[in-house]
Amino acid sequence: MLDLTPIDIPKAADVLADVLREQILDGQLGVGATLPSERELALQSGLSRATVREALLILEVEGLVMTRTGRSGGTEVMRPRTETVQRSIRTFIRGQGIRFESVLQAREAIEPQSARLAALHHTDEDWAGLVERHRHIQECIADVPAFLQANLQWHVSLVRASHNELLIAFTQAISQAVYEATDLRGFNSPEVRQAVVQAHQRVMDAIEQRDGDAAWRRMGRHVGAYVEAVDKRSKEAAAQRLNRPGSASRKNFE
Amino acid sequence: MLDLTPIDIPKAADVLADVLREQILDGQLGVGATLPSERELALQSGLSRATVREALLILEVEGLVMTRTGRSGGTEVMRPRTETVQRSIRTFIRGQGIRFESVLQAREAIEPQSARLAALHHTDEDWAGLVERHRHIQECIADVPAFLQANLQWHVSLVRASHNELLIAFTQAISQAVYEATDLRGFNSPEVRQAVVQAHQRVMDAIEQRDGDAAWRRMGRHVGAYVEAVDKRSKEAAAQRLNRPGSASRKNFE
DNA sequence: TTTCTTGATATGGTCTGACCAAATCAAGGT
DNA sequence: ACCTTGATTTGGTCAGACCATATCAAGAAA
Repeated sequence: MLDLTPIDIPKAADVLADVLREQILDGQLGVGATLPSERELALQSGLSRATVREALLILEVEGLVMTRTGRSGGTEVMRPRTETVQRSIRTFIRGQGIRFESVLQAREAIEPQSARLAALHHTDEDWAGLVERHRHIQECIADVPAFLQANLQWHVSLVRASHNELLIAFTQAISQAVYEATDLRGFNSPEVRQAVVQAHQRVMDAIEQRDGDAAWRRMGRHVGAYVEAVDKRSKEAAAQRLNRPGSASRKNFE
Repeated sequence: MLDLTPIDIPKAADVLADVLREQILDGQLGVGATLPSERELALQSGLSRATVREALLILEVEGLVMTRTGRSGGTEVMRPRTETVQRSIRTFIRGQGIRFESVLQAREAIEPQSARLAALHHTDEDWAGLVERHRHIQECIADVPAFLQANLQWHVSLVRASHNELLIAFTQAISQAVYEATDLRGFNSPEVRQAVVQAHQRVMDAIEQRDGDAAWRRMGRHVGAYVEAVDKRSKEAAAQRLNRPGSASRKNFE
C-alpha cells in the first residue's frame, strides 16, 4: 500500500492572491498602478470572475489594493497604511483578551524610544504640532474625558515626530487601546492631571533641546508612573474583591 | 438646491462582516463555536451566498475564523493568532519600504523590555528552552548562516519567556525582518560571533537571577551594539558610494 | 457481533451568466 | 461654451448549478 503524506491542495483564490501580492511587494506593480479589470483578470488567469474577486478581496483586506466602482474605476495598488497594522493589533488585543497590564508593558517599551527619536529627528512642523497639543491638554484640564482624549493626541503627535513608521503604528494601536481601557477615576484628582502636564513639559524641554537621552529617561518615568498607578489601583481592587467573593473578574479587554 | 454631503453606501459583505466580527469579539460567539453554514447564513441574512462568502473571507483574512470543507465542516471561530499580526507587520515593512535602520530602532525599544519581563516572569520550561537555544548557537558558531538562524531563535525564545503576547508578536515580526536583511559579512569574523555569545550569556545570567533591571540593561547594550555596527558599516558603504556614483541605493526592504 | 465497504449527504469551492449600481465619457442640443 | 442625456465600463450582487471533500449510516462480509 502506498504511503502518501496528505497533499495540501491550495485554494485557487489564495494562489492568485499570492502571485499578485508578490508582484506588488516586489515593485513590479507600483503604487497607483491599476490592475486589469476583474473580467480581464479572469480571462488571463483562466479562473472565474468569482475566484478573481476573492483573490482581490484578500489583498484589499491586507491593505495592498483599493477598489473603486464605476467606469475607469478598478483595482488600484496602494501602500499598506499604518491603519491596517493598527486594526490587526487591536483585533489581536481584543480577541486574545490581552490584559491591560500587558498593553502597558508594551507601551513602556515603545514610548521612551519614540521620545528619544523625536528629540533627535523632529522637524519644526512636528514641534509646532506638539506645542499645540500640549496647549490643548491644558485647556481641557478641567474636563476629564476631554483631557484623556487630548492626552492621547499628544502621545500620538510625539511618536509621529520620531519619523519611525513602525513605532508610529505600534503606538497608535496601543495608545488607543490604553485610552479605551483607562479608568476615568484614576484621573479624578486635579493634582494627577497637573502632574501629567508637568511630565509632558519636561519631556518636551528635552525634545526642544534635541537631548535624546533626557527625553528617553523622562518619558520612561512618565509612562512608568502610569504603570505604577494602575498597579496600585488594581491591587486595591484585588483587596476589595477578597471581601466580596464572586464578583471577581480579570481586568482585560474582553 | 439641496446641499447633501456624499452618502457612504457600505457594501453588504462589509456590513455582515462587521456584525459577525462584533459578535465574535464580544464573546457571543466563543472560540470553537461553528457558524451556521453559508447557505443557512444566506437565508437568515437575506443575502446571496456569494455575499455571505465574501463576509466570511474577510473574517478569515483577519484571523478570526477558520473554515473547513466537507460534511460537519463549516466556519469555526478562532482566537486571532500572533501570526496574523506578524503577517500584517511584515507586509507593512515590505510595502512601505521601511528602512533597516527603522526596524532596528523598534527592536532597540522592544527587546530590552522583553528581557526585563523574561527575568521577572520566566518559568522553568522557558529557562530550559533558552539554555537549549544558547547551547545550539554555540554549536553553530562556525557556520555563519546557521549561527544567524540560531541567534534568531534565541531572541524569539527569550521574548516568549516574557509571557507578553504583544511583545512576542512584535518581536517575532521584527526579528524575522532583521534576520532576512542582515548582511552576512557583518558576522564574518569569529570574534564578532563570540562576542554575541558572551552578550547572550550575560543577559541569561541576569534572567536566571531574576534581575529585571540587569537583564534590561544588558539586552539594551547587546542590541545597541548591533545598531552601532550596522551604522558603521552603512557609513563605510556611503563613503564608498562617493567614489562610485550611480550605484547608490537606499538600504531598505523593497 | 464486529469490521469493512459503499453510497448518501452536508459542507465549502468553483463556475457561469445575468442584472444592478456607480462613475465616466461622448455625442448632441441648447 | 456649457449643459443634458444616454452609452459604456467598471465593480457589486444575485441565482443556480456542479465539483471536491469529509462525514455518516446502512448494509455486506468476516
